[in-house]
Amino acid sequence: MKNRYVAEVLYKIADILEIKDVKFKPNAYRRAAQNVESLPEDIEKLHERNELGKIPGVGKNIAEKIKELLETGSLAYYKKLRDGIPVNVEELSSVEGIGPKTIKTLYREIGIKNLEELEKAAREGKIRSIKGMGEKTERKILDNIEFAREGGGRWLLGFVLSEAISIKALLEKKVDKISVAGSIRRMKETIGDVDILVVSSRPAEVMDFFTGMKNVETVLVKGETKSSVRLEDRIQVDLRIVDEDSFGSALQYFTGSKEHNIEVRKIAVRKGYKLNEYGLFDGNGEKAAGASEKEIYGALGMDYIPPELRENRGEVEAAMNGRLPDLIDYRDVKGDLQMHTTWSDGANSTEEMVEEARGMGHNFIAITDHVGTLKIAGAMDENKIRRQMREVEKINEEYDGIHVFYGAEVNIMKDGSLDMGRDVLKDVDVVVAGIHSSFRMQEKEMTERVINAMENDAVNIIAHPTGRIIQKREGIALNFDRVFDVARENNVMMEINAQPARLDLDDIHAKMAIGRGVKLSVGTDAHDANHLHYINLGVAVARRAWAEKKNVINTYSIKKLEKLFEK
DNA sequence: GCCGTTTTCGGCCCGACTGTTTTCAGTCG
Repeated sequence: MKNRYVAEVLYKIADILEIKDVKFKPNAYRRAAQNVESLPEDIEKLHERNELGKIPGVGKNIAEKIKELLETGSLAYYKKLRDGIPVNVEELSSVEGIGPKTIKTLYREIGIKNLEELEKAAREGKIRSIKGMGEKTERKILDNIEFAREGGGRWLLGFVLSEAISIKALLEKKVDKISVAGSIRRMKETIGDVDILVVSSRPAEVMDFFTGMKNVETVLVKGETKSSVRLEDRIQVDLRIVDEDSFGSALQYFTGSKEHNIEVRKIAVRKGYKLNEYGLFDGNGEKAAGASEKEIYGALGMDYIPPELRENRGEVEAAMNGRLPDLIDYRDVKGDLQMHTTWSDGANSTEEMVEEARGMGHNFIAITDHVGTLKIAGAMDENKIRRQMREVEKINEEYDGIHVFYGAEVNIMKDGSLDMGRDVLKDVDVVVAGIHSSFRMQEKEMTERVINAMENDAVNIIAHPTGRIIQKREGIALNFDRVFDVARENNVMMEINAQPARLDLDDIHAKMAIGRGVKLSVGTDAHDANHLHYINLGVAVARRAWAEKKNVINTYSIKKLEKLFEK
């Protein structure tokens, strides 16, 4: 699948055009790139059907370019642009405060082409010699290069969420109203910074308190309505103060995404309004809405759009036509379908997992310890499996209010066979199969491998289907259309693994799976009782994939699941 | 380069903060 690759080339073209000061084209390329990136199917399929032009934002010219890119593997137009500006735009613009205009100036004035040269020039005091730049700019560049090197500035949602909640608790007493906004509210898999929105009658005091919190390392910006700080653990937190009657419009605005907001504002303009963070205003400058998000979407003729959908992936149009999905709710999930205990590589006993899950209100869980050959993960042999089965039977007799499915996580070998025999697996309630090695096979081979596993009638769920680790490991190469078709035909579920660094399937692939009639299974893959609380991260992915209750088997009754797992 | 409930040309989201400027350009979200 080349969606991601095509989108990247389009984004890079946009960057170079922007440096060349070309008007409007950069945005056209970005819009096209964004829509390619979030396409619910393989772009090569669209190309085969000659339907590239049907992608929003892709007209005749960009369609031609995508065609060339897919057919020849390169794009003459992009090559020519890149050769004209021999500058590593991506690298340079990763430094906060460096945008296209600055990159152009730096190149024109002192020939800077990459991060290394920028750092050298800043250290040697050459930046300040450029008109419009001074000592402060130079200092800031050096600081931000260091920051960019340290971690790229994006954090896993699973880790930032708790930080955001504790800051919110700290501020809560000082303000009249508060909400977390930004990508955290949209439950995006990685978070650039924490956005917090408050209403307060004493803004100056709140700003002083915020910038003076004891875990603040640096105050980046401090103003009357907006302040930004970097915490000791390097996470950036932005705080905005707004008026009560603008809280809804501000929340809408600061929740984003940027692309969603642009789309919504275009609708506003078309209907004769102006939308900004202070409210929705009509042609006479009269405020038409602002106190709540519902009010604003309503005034624009849209259904309320849940934050997780606000990515400009068709939600604005759907909201206009009353065709938004009836999203699965966090409370609809009644159980967790992947976890480990001390029987393999988990930290807690089966009882401890059951008790934690029951405390969370789960009706069922599946214990899915490793079995087979994966010795590094404590995989069990048949003998041990039989003993654990008896333990689970006993637990089911002892515990009320929760049912434990006896599961197993088997390994999918290079040829797609499983590392545990059918005579054992037939006695296991739910079999979760995953790839744990040989991640780098070619797409065709890899697709056959996964399909082989799914055609094994012991298999119920494919665990972490792409094997990606966010910011560390690319997912495996798969023909997703084929994989999802075979999954549906064989009644195999695709997992949304809720580990913070996995979230696999991701939102885009999960949406694709739903589109092809595949059911999803959320599993925390908990190796510790505390990990069971990651379940909401998985549900968030499902929501971002437009999933309804019926698409996610964790919402099913125990009876219905038993039947589903029997095949 | 794309697009259309001001359609085939003329538009293309909007405001705060910073650093460098004497009135604004650039960046960010």
